[in-house]
Amino acid sequence: MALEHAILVSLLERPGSGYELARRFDRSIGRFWTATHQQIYRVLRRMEADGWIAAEEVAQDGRPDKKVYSAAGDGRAELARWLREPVEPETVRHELAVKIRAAAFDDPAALISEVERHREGHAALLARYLHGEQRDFPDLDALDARQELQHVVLRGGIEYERMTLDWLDDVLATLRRLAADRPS
Amino acid sequence: MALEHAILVSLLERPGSGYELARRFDRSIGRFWTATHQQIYRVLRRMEADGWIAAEEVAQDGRPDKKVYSAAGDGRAELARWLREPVEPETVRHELAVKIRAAAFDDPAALISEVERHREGHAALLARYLHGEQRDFPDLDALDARQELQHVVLRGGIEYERMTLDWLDDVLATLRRLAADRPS
DNA sequence: ATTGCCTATGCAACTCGTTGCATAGCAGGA
DNA sequence: TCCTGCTATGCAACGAGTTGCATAGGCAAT
Repeated sequence: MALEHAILVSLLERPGSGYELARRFDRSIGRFWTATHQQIYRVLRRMEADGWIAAEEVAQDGRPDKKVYSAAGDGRAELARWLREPVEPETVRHELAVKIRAAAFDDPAALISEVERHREGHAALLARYLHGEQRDFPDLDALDARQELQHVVLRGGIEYERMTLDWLDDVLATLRRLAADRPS
Repeated sequence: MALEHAILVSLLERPGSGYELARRFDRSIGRFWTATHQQIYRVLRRMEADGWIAAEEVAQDGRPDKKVYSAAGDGRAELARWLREPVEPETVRHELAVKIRAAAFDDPAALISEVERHREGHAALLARYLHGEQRDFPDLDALDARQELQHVVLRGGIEYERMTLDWLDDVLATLRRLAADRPS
C-alpha cells in the first residue's frame, strides 16, 4: 500500500490540510496515484495516530478551521524504509483494452466514437503536461535534485501520453478498417 | 467494474472453468486486467445467478470435477450494452513514480538497484510479448476480425513496454547523475 | 431571495480485492 | 518415503476504495 507514502511525499514537498491534499491528488499527484477525500482523511488520522505526521489546527476567517499536517520524524524514517523495499509491478486495469477485444463479439464500429472521445482526453492531458513543464521548469539546465526527480516523472507522463495517442490512432484505423470490411 | 466483462470476453473467446480463467488472468488477460482466483470464483457465481453465463459440470479422471462456464444470451446482451457505455479513464497506481519523488527526501542512490530490477522485469515482458506475437500471429496479412483486435491490443502492450524501458533508462541516468553530484 | 458552488471535515454503508487457510487426489523427484 | 507442486474449488476475515449523505458558513450570480 502506497497511499500513506504518496501522502508523506506530498506533505514533505509542502505541508497541507486534508482538503488541500485531496485537490493535489485530483491534479498533479493524480497522474500516478489516485485517491478520494474519504480515503485521505481516514489515512491522515491513522498516520497522525502512528506519529508519522503532525497536525496543527489553523483558524481561518470566512471559512472553516483546517488541520494542517506536516511530516514528522517517524514519517521520514518510514519513507526511507519503504524506499528500500522491492517495487511492486504496476497493477494494470485497462478497460479500453477489454472493450477492444469485446468488440469482436459485437459491432466494432460501435466503439469508434468512444475511442475518439478517449483520445481527446489523452490529447488534452498531454497539452496540460507540456504547459506545466514550460511553467514549472523554464530552465532545464538549472534544476536542483528535487526538481530533477519531479521532471523525470513528468517526462514519463509525457512519453506515456504520446505513446497512447499513437496507439489510439492505430486502434481507430483498425476499427475503421473492420467496419468498412463487414458493415453491420 | 469491468471484471465481469473481462470474464465474459474470455469465455466468449473460449469456455472454461474458474481455475482455467484464473490462469488466463495470470497470463494473457493479466496484461490489461488483473484478478485473483477468489475474485473470479465469486464473480462467476454471481454471473451464473444473473443468467449471464451457463455452467456445466464436467467429471475428470485423476483430478477433481470442474464446472465449465460459457457465455449465455444475457451475457452477450450485457456485453453489447456495456460496450456502448463511456470508457472510464485508466486508474493509475504507479508506485515507482511515488518512490522517485520520495527519493528527493532520502538517498537517490538507494533506488538504483530496485529500478534496475524493475527494468529487467519489463524487458522480460517485452520479450514474451514479441515471442507471443511470432507464435500467435505468424502471418499478419491473414488475420480475421477477432485476431485483428487481439493484435492491436498486443501492439499497445509492446509499445507500452518499449516506452517504459526508454523511460527507465532515463530514470537510471538521472539517479546516477544525482548520486554522483552529491554522494551520501 | 434563492440557487449553486467553494472550503473543510466527517459518518455510515457498501463493494472490491487480498490473504490465509482447507480439502483432496494425483504426479514426479530426492 | 516424504516433500513439493499441480488441478480444482471454496470459506472466513480483513483491508482498500467508493458512494451517498451531512454539516456549516461564505461568496457570487440570477
